[in-house]
Amino acid sequence: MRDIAERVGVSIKSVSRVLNGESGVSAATTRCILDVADELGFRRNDLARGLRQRDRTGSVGVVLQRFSTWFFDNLLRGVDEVAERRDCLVITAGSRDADRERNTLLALSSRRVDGLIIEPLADDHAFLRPEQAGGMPLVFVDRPPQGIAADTVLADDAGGAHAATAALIARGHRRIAVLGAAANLHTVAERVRGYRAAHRAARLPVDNTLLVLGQDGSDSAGQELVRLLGGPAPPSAVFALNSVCAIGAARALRELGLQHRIALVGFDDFALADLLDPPITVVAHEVNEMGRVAAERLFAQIDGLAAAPRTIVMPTALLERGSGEIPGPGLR
Amino acid sequence: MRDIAERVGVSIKSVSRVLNGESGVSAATTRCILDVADELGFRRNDLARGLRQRDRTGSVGVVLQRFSTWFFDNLLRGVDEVAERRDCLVITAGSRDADRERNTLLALSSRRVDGLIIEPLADDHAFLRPEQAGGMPLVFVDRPPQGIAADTVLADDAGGAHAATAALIARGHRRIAVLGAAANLHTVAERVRGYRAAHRAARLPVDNTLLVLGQDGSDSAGQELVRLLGGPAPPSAVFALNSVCAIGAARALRELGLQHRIALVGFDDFALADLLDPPITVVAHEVNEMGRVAAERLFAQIDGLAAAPRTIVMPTALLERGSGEIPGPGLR
DNA sequence: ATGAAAGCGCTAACAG
DNA sequence: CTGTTAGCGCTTTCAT
Repeated sequence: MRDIAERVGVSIKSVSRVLNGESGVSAATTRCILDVADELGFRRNDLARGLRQRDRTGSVGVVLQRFSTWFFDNLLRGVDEVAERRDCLVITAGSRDADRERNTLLALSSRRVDGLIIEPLADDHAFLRPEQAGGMPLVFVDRPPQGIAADTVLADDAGGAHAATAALIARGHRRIAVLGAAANLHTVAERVRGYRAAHRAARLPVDNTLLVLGQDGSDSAGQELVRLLGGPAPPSAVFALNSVCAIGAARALRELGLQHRIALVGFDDFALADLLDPPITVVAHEVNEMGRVAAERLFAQIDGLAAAPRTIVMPTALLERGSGEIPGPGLR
Repeated sequence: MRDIAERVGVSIKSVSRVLNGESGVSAATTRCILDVADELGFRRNDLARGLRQRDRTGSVGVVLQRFSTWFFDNLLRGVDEVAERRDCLVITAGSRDADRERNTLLALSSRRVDGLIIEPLADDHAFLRPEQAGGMPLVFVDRPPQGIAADTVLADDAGGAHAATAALIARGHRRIAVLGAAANLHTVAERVRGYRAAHRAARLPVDNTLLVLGQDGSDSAGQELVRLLGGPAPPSAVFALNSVCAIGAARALRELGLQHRIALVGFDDFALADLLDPPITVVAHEVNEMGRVAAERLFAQIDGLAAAPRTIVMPTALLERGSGEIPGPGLR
């Protein structure tokens, strides 16, 4: 800016005014400044700007475990929609594991984004308390955080799992395998809870050997399913607690040629689920809407309008596509 | 930092030294400073730090048209791998259309990321010349930029398309439809070029009415295919120039019950392509590697080691999975 | 081993 | 309408 000011022969403040669209500069000067700025290829340094402006950077961070899933693309789209209206840049960063999650979160915070939307991965997010105390708006999605109180947007995990399980039971399934990620994850625990509740409601026992948790790849989930199906008392249906496991299960069933014999329901929709053979039945929710809600809560905090932290639960719906409607032994 | 300094009774500079791991502070003071910093929940303000340090922020930006595709997840993984070794934060942002691409790019640049990896979307990236002149390292991926010279990492579009088309021709196909995005995109033009070259090599004519470009959604691509198949001289095979079109084509063929009658080859692999019925044959390349190479060029520029801009072309391979090996009328 | 002063590029708060 | 002064939080430079 100084260069421009010198070149035009005005004060640096006038340049600042023009470049920020403030009023109070004559049309002629404005023109001239704009021209020189353009000629010089000037770009405002938002580091300095942010530093001066009480650390407002006009950007929010979204930290997700992995991109690329249908889930998070939709989530981001929802966030984007809201942010766009406020001319706010949405930057995202990956947090493949708990350690890197912490680094990423602290790095974005140091860089003074105006707020953070987080899919919590670590067991404990107490390390974010100083940020929160320092006024950093925080919204958690998909899973509630531990060690800190903040706005949280969740899906109805238990309810969705209950509905999925009940639908399988109603089709005559009595042995329903469960494939899922680590049991200590909130989503996993809740979905298992829904699964158990549905059994209880139908006065059916749960065989714990059918619960195979701790799977965090499609392949391992598929292998576990193969193992179960080869065992002495195989399941007639599978409930996959996330889309990664659902894909692993679909692939395994296909390889065994059992895709039309063993029922499969997944939690969370995924791309092409409807194009597989059979199309995969899933428990879905409006992920777009989830992103929108999360962003709205975040901006409410940014604007200082937020009351106490709230937890918002999004409803789920069972999308019956085919794989989940294969009848079990009770009805065959 | 001032708070800490006052609290401990040392100068602000000593605090800075400790917090940045510089030497020259006694162990006792160090300890004390660390304790107080922790107690206060201190986080360094990287805005101020970057401002002072010649605008080094320890972060690079990746700007992509959309996340969520298999393609970009893999690309990001490659970038991440390289960046992680340097403790560099990778932040990504979407650029859904040309306008927003420009905004996003300039915003990241203003925020002084140390470099930018860009999937160019606009027709002209001359607007980035001032950034480049100002020393902002730039690497383009997937498509070459117009209006600016910079490192670029591409797939072998023409070669891959040639191979795919030749394979279809070899299976007896004589009318091969093409479904793709806007013709002005470099990738599209190159892939069409490969398609034509393969026909020329086989001394076959190309029916231009079979080329349906400008499709940027699965659904519209699928509808166009339905239209072609219902026409007077339908194609016996489809070459989809990207995965979005391939998915649209697969869905359309499935709806028409023709998925085992009409051959389909896609450019770019996608998740679950191998699980569809039939599994989708694609022209693939090492996207991971592409990300790695792009990141390496970027860091070379950041380190000031880069020579003149280079264009690197990644080889492609035809992954024959089933859908592309359905024979045509010539061999039926 | 420690500190004082200057200043990165910008804007807030006041003058004129 | 325009300019001056101060200072955001940090690091650099130089002194002690």
